[in-house]
Amino acid sequence: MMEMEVMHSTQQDMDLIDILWNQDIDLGARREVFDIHHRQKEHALQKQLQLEEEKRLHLMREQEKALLAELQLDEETGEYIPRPPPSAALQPAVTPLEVTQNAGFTQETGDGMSFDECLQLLAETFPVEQTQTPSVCLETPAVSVPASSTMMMMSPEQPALSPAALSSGQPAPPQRMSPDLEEAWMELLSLPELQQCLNMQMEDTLQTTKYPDPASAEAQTPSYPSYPPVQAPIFSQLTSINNVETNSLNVGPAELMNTFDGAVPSMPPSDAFRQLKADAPQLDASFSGEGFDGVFYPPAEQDKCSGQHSQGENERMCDSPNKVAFTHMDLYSLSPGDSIHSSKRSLTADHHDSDSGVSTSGSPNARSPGRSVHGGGSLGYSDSEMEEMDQNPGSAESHYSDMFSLNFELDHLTASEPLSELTGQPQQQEKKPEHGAAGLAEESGQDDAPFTKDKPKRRSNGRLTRDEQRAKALDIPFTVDMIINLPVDDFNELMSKHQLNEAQLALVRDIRRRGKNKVAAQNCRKRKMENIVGLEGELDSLKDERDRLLSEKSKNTKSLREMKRQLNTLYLEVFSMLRDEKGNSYSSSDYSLQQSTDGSVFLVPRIKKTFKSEESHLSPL
DNA sequence: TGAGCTTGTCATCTC
DNA sequence: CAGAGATGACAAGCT
Repeated sequence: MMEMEVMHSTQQDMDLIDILWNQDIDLGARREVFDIHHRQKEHALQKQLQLEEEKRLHLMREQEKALLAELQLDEETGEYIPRPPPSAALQPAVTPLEVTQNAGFTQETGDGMSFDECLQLLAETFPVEQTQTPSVCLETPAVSVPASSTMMMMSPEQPALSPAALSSGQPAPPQRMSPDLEEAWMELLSLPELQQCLNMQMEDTLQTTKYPDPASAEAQTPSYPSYPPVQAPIFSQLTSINNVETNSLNVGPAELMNTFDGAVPSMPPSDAFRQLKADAPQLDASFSGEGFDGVFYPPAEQDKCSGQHSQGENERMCDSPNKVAFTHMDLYSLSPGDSIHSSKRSLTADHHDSDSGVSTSGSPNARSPGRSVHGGGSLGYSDSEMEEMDQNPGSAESHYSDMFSLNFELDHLTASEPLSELTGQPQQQEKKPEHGAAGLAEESGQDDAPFTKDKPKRRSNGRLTRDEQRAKALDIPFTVDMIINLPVDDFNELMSKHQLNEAQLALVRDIRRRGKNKVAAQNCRKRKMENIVGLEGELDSLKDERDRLLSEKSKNTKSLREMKRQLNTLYLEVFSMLRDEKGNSYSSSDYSLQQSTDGSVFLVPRIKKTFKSEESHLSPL
């Protein structure tokens, strides 16, 4: 009903405007200004445009989502990397490097033949080899497994890679070829087109995978040395590799590792190392040679590895330096500096004691395990004593901790393994690597501390924390990490299995409490920062919204003002055209135009102000 | 040398 | 009620 009325009055409005407009069509006022249908049309058009725009945005968002779905956020680097295939558990993940590499494969080689063309040529030239070595080079690289994946999937018994495999990622041809085959193989390799093609492919591969960014490469493969770039012409490499029947692989591990660098990071460093060794046992010499030892292990570790243990022990103990079996005292020797700078350390320890002025029996020996555990002579340290211990905590280690920061963190991560053996604890920690790792990440590195602002870690990892020093001083037979990160049940079990004196128990509980609280504080701060960031974002969006509304308001005000002005102009013009019977114009001060509810327009005499005011005084509305 | 930032620790509260 | 986590406050160390 109301709508009907509105419609009706609107129609009458328009009629009135039509009349007025027709009366003075050349006044300059455009009819569109009053035409509600026209405005409705405009509105509809605008709406349609908006809809289209929204559709377009939605489509773009969908596409972006689809793209992101194929990518995975690397939480460490913040980069998006291609999501590994569902069978990633069996196959090494495809790294971005490999993606680049594969992308390179599918590219045309530019000034020469494409790789596909090479393959085509091969297929035409050597139809026999096609059947015997079907996988050498005749599949298109587009469907090939990435070179590195192939490498990693190879069993140790598999022969070294053929040149074609090196370049294309295909499995190697049979290692023992028949003379005919070998000849054909050599001929094949000597084909200039193939050389060119392989060289280009190899260069592509090397360019994309050989010289990774040192920082990123190091981050991904902490233990890997950086090899000098391979400068030899690819083809000479290939031909040397081709002498596989002599079983002397001339290509060094450097080339192999560099060539397949892209895949290595996807495998745990030690695994990759073992895999390499298994794949090419003859490479051991290279790996254990000078060039590597200096890079993999500190001299002290080298000595341990090379001098004191049999090969098997070397495998077990030196394969990853962090797995060196240790006693509880060795737990604190995880910092490599300990073995080398022990004299320095003792000096600093002396310094502590002499500085402290507190009687802790004068020498570091006073804190010897025997005494503190059984004698109970060091029952608890006062805070000041603890502070004394804190004052110069292993500055000599910082150099080594810088050098071995990455390995040292790994040391920490695995430190509990041998210890659990030591304590007879079932290997529960192995089942909970995430727990320990997560705790440690937070504990040691503050890796994801939200407000570090890319500053380097100020406390170097090699430096013993206060609690570590205290634990060492009281000869606590567990690592601080264990104390902090073990689940409560395991922790209690561990405590019950060891006869700890009161001071040790108190310290262990304190360490656990402090450690937990430290992590909690870090989480709390992280949350706080995230909240702040979130609120800032919200604030920004609210400000945007406010700005938008303000600008809309001002636009509307402006538009309204303009409409009023036009209406006023129109009104005056219409009014000025009205004439009485005598042809005189009406005075706008005496009359006004008014519209009744039924749409009729009347010329109404104005009520005099005095009268009006009286009236309003008499009967206020 | 002081300001500002980060981090560890303690006390207290809540679950 | 004990224990774990959350959080404010403070202090120390670092830039």
